[in-house]
Amino acid sequence: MANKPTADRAGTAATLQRGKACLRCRKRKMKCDGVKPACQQCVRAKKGDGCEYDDGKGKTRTQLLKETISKLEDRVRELETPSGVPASVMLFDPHDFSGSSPDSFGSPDSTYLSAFPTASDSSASPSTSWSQLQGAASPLVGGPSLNDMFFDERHSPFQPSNDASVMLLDIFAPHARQCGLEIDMESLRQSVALPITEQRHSTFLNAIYLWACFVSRPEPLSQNEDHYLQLSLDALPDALQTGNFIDAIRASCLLSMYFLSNGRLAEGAYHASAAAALADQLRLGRQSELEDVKCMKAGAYEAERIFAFWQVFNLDRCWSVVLQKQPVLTDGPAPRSMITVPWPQEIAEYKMGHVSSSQVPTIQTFLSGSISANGFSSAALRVKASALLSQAHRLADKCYPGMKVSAQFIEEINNLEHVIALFCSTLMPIDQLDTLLLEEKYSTIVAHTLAQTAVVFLHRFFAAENQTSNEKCAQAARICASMIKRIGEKEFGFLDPVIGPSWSWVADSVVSRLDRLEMSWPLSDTSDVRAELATFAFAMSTISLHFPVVAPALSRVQKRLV
Amino acid sequence: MANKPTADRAGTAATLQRGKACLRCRKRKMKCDGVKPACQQCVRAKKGDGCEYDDGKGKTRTQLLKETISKLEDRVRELETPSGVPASVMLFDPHDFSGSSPDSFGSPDSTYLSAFPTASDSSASPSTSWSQLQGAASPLVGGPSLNDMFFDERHSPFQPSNDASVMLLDIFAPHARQCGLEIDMESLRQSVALPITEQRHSTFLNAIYLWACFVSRPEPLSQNEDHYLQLSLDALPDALQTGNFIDAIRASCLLSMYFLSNGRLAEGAYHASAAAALADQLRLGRQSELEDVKCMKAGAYEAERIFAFWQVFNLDRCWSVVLQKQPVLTDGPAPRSMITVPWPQEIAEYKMGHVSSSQVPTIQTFLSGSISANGFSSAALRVKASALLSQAHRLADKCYPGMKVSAQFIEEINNLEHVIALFCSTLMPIDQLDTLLLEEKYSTIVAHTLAQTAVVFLHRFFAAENQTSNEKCAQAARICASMIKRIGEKEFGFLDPVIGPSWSWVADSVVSRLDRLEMSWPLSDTSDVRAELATFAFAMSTISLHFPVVAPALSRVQKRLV
DNA sequence: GCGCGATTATCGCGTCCATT
DNA sequence: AATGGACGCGATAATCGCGC
Ligand SMILES: [Zn+2]
Ligand SMILES: [Zn+2]
Ligand SMILES: [Zn+2]
Ligand SMILES: [Zn+2]
Repeated sequence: MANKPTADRAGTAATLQRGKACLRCRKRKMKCDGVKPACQQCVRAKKGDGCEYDDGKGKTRTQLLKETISKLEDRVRELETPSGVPASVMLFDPHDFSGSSPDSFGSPDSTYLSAFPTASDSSASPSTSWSQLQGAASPLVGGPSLNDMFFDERHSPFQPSNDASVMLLDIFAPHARQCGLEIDMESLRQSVALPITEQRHSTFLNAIYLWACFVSRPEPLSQNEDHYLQLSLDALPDALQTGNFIDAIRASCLLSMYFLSNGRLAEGAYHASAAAALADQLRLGRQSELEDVKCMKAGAYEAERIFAFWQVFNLDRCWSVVLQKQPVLTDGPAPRSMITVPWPQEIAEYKMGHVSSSQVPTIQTFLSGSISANGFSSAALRVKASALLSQAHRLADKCYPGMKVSAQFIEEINNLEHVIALFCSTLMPIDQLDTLLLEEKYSTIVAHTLAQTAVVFLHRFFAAENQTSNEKCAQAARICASMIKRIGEKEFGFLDPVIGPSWSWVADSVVSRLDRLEMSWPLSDTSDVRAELATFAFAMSTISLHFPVVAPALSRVQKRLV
Repeated sequence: MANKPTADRAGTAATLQRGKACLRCRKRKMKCDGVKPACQQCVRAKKGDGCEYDDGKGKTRTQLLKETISKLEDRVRELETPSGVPASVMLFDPHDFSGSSPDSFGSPDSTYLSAFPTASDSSASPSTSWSQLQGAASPLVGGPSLNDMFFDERHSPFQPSNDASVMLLDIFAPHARQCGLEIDMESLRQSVALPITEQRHSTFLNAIYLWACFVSRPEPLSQNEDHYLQLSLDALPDALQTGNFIDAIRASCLLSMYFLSNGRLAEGAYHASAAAALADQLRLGRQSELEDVKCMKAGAYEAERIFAFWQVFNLDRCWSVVLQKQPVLTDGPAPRSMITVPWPQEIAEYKMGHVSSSQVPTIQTFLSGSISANGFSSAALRVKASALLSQAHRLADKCYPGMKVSAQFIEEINNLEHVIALFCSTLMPIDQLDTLLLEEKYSTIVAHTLAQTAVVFLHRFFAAENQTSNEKCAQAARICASMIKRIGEKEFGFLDPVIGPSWSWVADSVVSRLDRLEMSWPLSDTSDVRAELATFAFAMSTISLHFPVVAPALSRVQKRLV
């Protein structure tokens, strides 16, 4: 114990730790006791108010140097910006609403920014204001001159400054989970202070900045979407070439989600499929070899791999349904090609070095109905919902008019339905949603909705003929509608975009039911069904303001409501 | 005493001083004795001439950082100076090995060019000489000096001039089919004279130029590979955004093939999967709605769609086997998601406005063994070979030690084998290959080889136990080997790159057979099997000069040959 | 051999005693 | 107060050792 270099029981401090002596004592080479705000030496010399310590808070020499480099790079970037349009665009003050969106999108309170709508002010969001940022001048230091060009190569033009980066990250943070990005935001936030070469690859960072702009719509900041989109896309080939595969995958996922959410399906499909192929190629779905994660660094990398894999998985499994194509990520049939990577855990667990592992096929075991001891983090639940949705769609896709329904097929459907029910029972019940943290609330809503959509997929083909199936669809729709009523208007923008298509499928089943009702009993009262449909129309229309991808489906539903 | 850092009396070096280990030892993290000019480790590894030490001048990490800082500060000061002396750029270049030209490659006989090796001079290939080409086609061709690298702004818009474009296209033309690009080269050639807006998208054109450079290895022109690669990749997002989907797909395919052929599997997988997803998204696999193709333009567009689809199909089905992943392109199971696009026809037929069509599932019908009246163009035969390979691999992938072999599974294998035999009977027999046009000869060789590889896939799992399977594998290998003997050395560079991996799989089965032979009858004469293996080794080694992707498999085979 | 996490040894540098 | 220089911390280079 007490490997304090010095402290000898009592107060006899022998030698102060490095970096802890005050500036004056350093200069004078005298013993400093390191007391703040003023050390004894300084007090004795009546220079108490001049006793300063350098801000070496936990930073090592090297780290300090690296930070200096980062700042300088920042400064250079700023200066290099050709009498800067693009860089200054992002310095729009979001509180300046003078000329913004004519179509009133709601009251211009700060909820458009990043904080959760009803979040208590405990948020980690920093108090930096835009004007502060604007004024923040880079501390410039003089120094000896060497004129040698730095052979750094690819410093993309118009990267945001460090401060701006942090701000964009802070805007993005509450939306990270929504777009499938499980990541340790805190360390990411700190990493922007590092020199460029030690940061994440720019394709990844710029994809995040893109999302930061995207979620800030219709604030002026969103004008930079195209800019960051361009930067991220441009840097993608470099990431691939230099072997930054994880960053390439995560960036591709973010880009894909962006395209898909905006209804740019071709581009979205393109990048989603590419990301999945890359994940397959890297065998991210297989449990990694290193059984016990010794050093911190390996642990962090392992967590990255796991998160990246499940990010791809969610994207692939959910959106392949939207795009009506087969999922790309391989999971069997050969044992060696099955997904065996462990369920995602909470970020905090990884930080503590806990990585669960087992060699069973993660997804297939879950889909077979086995109960497992792990896999109940919110990220894992989200993954399970994706798996259920995809599986249900796979079964539903086999149905076509005139098919012969085998007993085995019915069996498969029943099994899956059972797994869905089991899964739902592990989610926080809907009437207790508000006891959750907001972030958890949103992801739970998404998980519930996907699960109910899976039920609809399993039954909609039979609903016309089979009363039980019809009732199951109706029940699922009712559950979804009841959740919608629990979502505040400001909260829609925090949901995973895939919930939009999901609602539209459930709504389609409601439309079918309405059709059948009106066909069978033309005079019956359908107002409750119509009300339910209106609920979906409301949800879809609200979310389509954020994620235009649902717009076509929305107009279909609205048309049906006359 | 004697904590002397280094020499302990005699020559027993304990630990070398910092900064004194040679570069290779540092990278390898092994003991270095620091002897100059070459340390023992390097000498032992026969890398004696590569043993370098970093110049004594301090390179201790922190010093490097500080140096970077002062450079940056310098840069800042320079930028801040309003009037600014233009800051003498790079007074010296520490790496300036003036005049380091690439070692002159082998004899500059024009076979490296593109004309078919034994082509009669009737070929369409122009009589351009290399010197002409160098002057016109390649703005960058002279070995790029380091200064060029420094100044290279990511987008040096060095698009080739019209004449250069035509020449690149001419170089490429004889290789088009090899990389899966069925296209009307003639009209493409003429289109470069059109205004840019009416040309094909630059991502596509540059991908072709990339291949032109690639196939011209090791001529100096190939130094531009990176350049065109960059241009093509950079333009890809634009093609997607502006809706030039066909060009985006075809470019992605070419890029993917380029990466894959060069063993850059991750990048190759990325673009292949992306292309397939896009093709799925555009429903290229479905027969288009326009039943009768009225105007010429629509006809050309239809042909483009069809060719693009089959290009993706070949890429997806063949290389997913190489990459050991599931194919991406959807083909069923639901009837509406099956491939129904007609077989590719000869280009001339499309030009004459003949487009066959029918609504049957193209591939699935073929795989079921039905005989069709169309689908015998060389492009269609190539497609069929891909389908067979993929299907065989799908079945083979279900096999794993300890599996239970169902009768149904055997049935599937037998059926597919029957289809393969049927298919082979529609190909020009091997002993008549030389009666074909060279282009046809090459694609027929590829088709035969893929078909035989499919046979190997179907049987290799059972070959150890089952004499018939063993014999089938042997027979397939014999057929492939006999074809190899009919390929002139100069002709290897014109074969579809996938033939490399294909040979390696067949060779693997030969290795297995050899193992079994030597195991069972240690004294038997295996010289004929070894000779066959040597044939594959020769083929693989020859083609690996063009397509490095086979290199790892090659070294495996060579090792077995001792 | 190779790649690389873990371990060992070196040496740059901050602290502060002692002398001027 | 100024400062040479002993002292020793801890960042980092060298190297070990292990699994392929
Ligand atoms: Zn002090
Ligand atoms: Zn002080
Ligand atoms: Zn050495
Ligand atoms: Zn050496």
